[in-house]
Amino acid sequence: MTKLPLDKPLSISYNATGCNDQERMMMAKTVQTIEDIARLANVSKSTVSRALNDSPLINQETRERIQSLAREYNFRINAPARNLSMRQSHTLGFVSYACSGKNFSAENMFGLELLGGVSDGLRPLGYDLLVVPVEPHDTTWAHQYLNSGRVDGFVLTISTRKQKMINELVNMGIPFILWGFPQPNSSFCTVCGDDVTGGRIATEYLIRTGRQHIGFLGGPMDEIEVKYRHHGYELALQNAGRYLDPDLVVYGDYSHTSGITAMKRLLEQKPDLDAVFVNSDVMALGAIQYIQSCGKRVPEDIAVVGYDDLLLARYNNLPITTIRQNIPLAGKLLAENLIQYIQTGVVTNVNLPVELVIRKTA
Amino acid sequence: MTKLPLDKPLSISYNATGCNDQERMMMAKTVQTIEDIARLANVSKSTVSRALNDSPLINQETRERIQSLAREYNFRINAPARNLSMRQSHTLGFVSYACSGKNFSAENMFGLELLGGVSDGLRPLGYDLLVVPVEPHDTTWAHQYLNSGRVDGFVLTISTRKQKMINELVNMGIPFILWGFPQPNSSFCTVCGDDVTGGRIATEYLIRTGRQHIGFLGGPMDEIEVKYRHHGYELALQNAGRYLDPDLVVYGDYSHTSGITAMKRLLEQKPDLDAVFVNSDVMALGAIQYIQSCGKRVPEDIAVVGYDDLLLARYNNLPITTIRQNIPLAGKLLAENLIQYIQTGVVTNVNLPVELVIRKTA
DNA sequence: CCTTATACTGCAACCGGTTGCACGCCGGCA
DNA sequence: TGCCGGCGTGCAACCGGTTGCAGTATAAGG
Repeated sequence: MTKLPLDKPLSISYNATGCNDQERMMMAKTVQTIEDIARLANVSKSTVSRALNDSPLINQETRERIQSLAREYNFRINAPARNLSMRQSHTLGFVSYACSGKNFSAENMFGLELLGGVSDGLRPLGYDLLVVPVEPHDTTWAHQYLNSGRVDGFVLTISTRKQKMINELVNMGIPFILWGFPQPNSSFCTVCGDDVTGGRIATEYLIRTGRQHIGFLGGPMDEIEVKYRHHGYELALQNAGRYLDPDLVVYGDYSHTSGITAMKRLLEQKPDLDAVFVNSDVMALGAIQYIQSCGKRVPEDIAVVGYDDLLLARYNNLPITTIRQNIPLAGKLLAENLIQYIQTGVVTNVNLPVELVIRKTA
Repeated sequence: MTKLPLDKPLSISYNATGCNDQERMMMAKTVQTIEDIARLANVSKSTVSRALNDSPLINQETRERIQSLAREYNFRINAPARNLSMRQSHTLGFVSYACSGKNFSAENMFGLELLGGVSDGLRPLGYDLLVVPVEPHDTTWAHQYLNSGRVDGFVLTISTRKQKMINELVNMGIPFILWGFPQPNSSFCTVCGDDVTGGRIATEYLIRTGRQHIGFLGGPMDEIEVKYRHHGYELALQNAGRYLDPDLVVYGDYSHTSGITAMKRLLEQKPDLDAVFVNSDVMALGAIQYIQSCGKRVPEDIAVVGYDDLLLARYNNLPITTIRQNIPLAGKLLAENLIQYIQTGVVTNVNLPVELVIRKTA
């Protein structure tokens, strides 16, 4: 094969490969490697590789010719080969507990929407998302997936971010990003919502709309984000000169059931309650259910503000007034910032603004 | 390096590598390839490869020695290298729509639980699960993921199994498995539930417990599984000598909202309704909510039987009587049978038994 | 004792990319 | 005319596994 003079038009270059349209159709199915493209373009496979990666080393005409050839023949680069060669997988792992019930259920709806958000955020970056099932007390999964070159890093969300596990990951130098708050001592990437503000604006809205006895129905008491939301709740009350009544504060575990039971407790403690700020939409659904089962009306008798703005808050029969967490953006940032960390080592800690979405329950 | 005589005890073989415990600790971090293991074991890397893959070619002692070395040094085989060499990715793709709201929301809870089931089912098989986001009208994703060697095949569930897409996959010869029913003409792998029986036993139970006017609240009218469930419903009624009242039949779209609106329609058409068989737990939740909002009691005034037995049916405040689909088993079979198809070309069509779970709503 | 079968093991090619380095060709300048 | 530098390209090694085939040692059989 002789090399083509570069000053010839592209169409002639094509024909110079010595195959007509029909033959090309036949080959379409067999063009699988950059070497095939190289043969078609009369160049070496290094040139093809560089051209497809937009390397500045390559002459522009050559690059375009090769790229259009690749397009024409529907060439897909071989991921394992590239990953092997480059020693990175271009894949992130989404950590979830192995016994799927814990994660893949309505109780973890926020985590699942976040999964969708991360998946969407990853697409434009050319990365893939792998589901990484983890045994609760196993500590080897990280090395297992990392050292085998299956993923370049991990995304941890609510259900899998126990303190102990995070510390271990940090100690082992595993690249990961966390949905949640950063820690003072150790440095790792995080994305979280502005929970203080969330708690504050929810409560302020209830105050502003004339509610007198505003309850706080929290998530797990030991979670930082819950503490922050509670802090925001107190701030709003204090600013309004209200008394902080401990009987107005109860905690659940984010589940629908706990929304019901916690609401029951709250109403027993404070029968004159006329509003409640609930730490998740799923719990809010439970709370509303309980309130209605008592013969009270939402929002007339008791106003309810949820948290997260899940889709089910929007499409519920009685659409929920709630604090929106920007889940698509959160997913995008989890994806982008983890990849940035992997590539550059830059640690980012993002705090996302939240916003009050007024619907029908308050 | 001289080869070790095989009749020497294992412990000596270890020492023969000429490194003490401390050195071995040091190396622990650098043992990344089978070549490293080969050096340690004084064998060639082919032998290590075969030993780790339990090849019968390898002497049992040698194999055990190598395997324990691998364990000791915490060796993880390099996935890209193996995938490249074997020309398979050992990874399955779970197809979901790209704009995540469509999939990763409570409306698609069954699909999400199935995702968890597939993930769990895949683990013991040594396969990974990749999230494959698909643009609704894109037809190139399959080749994109397959030809790039990122996945060996696909799992399709409810939200992504439009007829057109399936036909295209079949025509292109893409390996996939479907949650749903097989088609008479084309042959591909499927796993589905026994919807006729499901519809029948739900209805029979309502008849047996003395209900007189039993409604059918279906999923989308054009879905085969819905037709089967309706067929089962009719069978039960006919067997009991009941009249088939078309006013007792309404349809929704599996969503919570549609459960509410369809229930409303049903009660308007048949105010004396005293039971309803609903095609999904999520819709059942909506139906129950509407019934209660009318001041009627569940199950005293109106009995409700759901479908799927999602976790939320179990943990709901008023646990739902429902038709259990064995989701963990479904996931396991989707995983196993797709892999079997990929490896052997055997097409399987499984119909899973369903079962009535009696709780509080009927 | 020699032949041949058997049981292991090693060599080397291969999977399909990436990339450091060498090389050829060109124009510009002395 | 000769030398130099830069641009564009190709060669070949490498990433870390798998596997066909050849080779060796040992045992079995004649």
